[in-house]
Amino acid sequence: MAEARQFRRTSTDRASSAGDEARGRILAVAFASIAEKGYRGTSIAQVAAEAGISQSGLLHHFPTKQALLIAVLDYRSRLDRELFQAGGATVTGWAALEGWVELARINTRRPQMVQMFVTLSAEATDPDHPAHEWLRSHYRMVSSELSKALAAGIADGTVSPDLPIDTVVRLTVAVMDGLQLQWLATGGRIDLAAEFAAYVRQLEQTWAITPPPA
Amino acid sequence: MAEARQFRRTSTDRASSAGDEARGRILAVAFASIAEKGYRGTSIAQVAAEAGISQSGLLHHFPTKQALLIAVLDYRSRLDRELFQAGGATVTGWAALEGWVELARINTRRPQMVQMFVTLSAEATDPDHPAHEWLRSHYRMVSSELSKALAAGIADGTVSPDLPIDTVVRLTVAVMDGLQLQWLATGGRIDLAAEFAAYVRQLEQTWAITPPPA
DNA sequence: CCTACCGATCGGTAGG
DNA sequence: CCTACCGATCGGTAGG
Repeated sequence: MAEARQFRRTSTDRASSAGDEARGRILAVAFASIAEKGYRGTSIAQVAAEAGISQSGLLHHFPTKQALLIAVLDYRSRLDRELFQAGGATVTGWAALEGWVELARINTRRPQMVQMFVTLSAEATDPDHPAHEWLRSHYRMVSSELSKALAAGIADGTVSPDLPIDTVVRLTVAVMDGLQLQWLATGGRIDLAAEFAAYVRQLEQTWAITPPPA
Repeated sequence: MAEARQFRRTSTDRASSAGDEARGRILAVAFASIAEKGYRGTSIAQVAAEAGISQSGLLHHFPTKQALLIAVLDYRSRLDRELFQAGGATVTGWAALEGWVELARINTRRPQMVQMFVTLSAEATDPDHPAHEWLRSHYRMVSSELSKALAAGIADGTVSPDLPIDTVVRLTVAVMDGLQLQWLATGGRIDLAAEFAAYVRQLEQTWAITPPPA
């Protein structure tokens, strides 16, 4: 009896890490499916099959399809945070846009991440979409960060005070999203980072303040 | 027998115009559904129900779901052509971008058209999507038109010969697509036409050549 | 244009 | 009362 209990406990412990592994596999497959076919085009039955688990097994880890979506979005956010908190402190002015150029470069090496964002963004413009609020808060976060960086650039005298911050922020986000769409649609035949860098260069030509030579 | 045939023919003739009317209703409903839920999220059964026709009735007019999609895309192209061939001749230089600003203004009054384009664009980045080729050729058409207009502007001396045509074309398309996405995601809380006009103004500040005063 | 269907699949839940 | 699932099946809908 004691032995049986012990065995059971050991079995549970093993199953626990096996469960974590299964969760990871499910997340990876769901991520790929949402990237390719969107949330609406994703079926939990197919995700389960590809992850090598039964449908009921999947629903044990993620009780609803929507819970799976949210887990995928959290996973994406975690990856992005790991990528950017390496930089640490808040960047100011043009350094922020250089960071965006770097992001474009990184994204070139992870088309699935780009695909997932583009597909989900379009779907989630619908206010009834389960990721609608996520999309809006994502825009707000990204925008306010760039906003602050540009304002700091004006404060430290490297950015012209005439720069219309809100409009430039919206245009910059638009350029990034639009270029990603073209990059995907053309199967990578445009240079995402180079095109975005060209946009940034044009911004700098118009709004940068170069300190007078000493 | 002759009478039956005659009746049948008359009935067919009547059905023909009724059929055209049904086609129109189906197209309108399919357009709205694809705009809201994409092609993959659209069910022909639901389109049929909303159009007040049976599923088999719909499949009489459009034999496959894909045929319905193509009809909707053709319908969209027809609307756009009607809108722009009013202008007639090819526009040169900055006039082309003013045309794009006007298009943004028009699109503000037809959010469904914008929604349909954004949703379908994201879906159709997938090379296996039935609208993939349509999307690519749409980009090619729009790009080559703007390309030609900018080249003409350089030729007639109103646009700087240093303007990198290909990059500016890609950025301009990106700005329009990206702004449409934001416009939808925010439920119209940004001014699509004004933001795009701000982008065009910045382009002009950088690349316009003003003739010397006489 | 209709009724009457097809094989397959949807998201989700049952008991074990 | 827990975990990590299982095979089977619910009512309903998909495109054709």
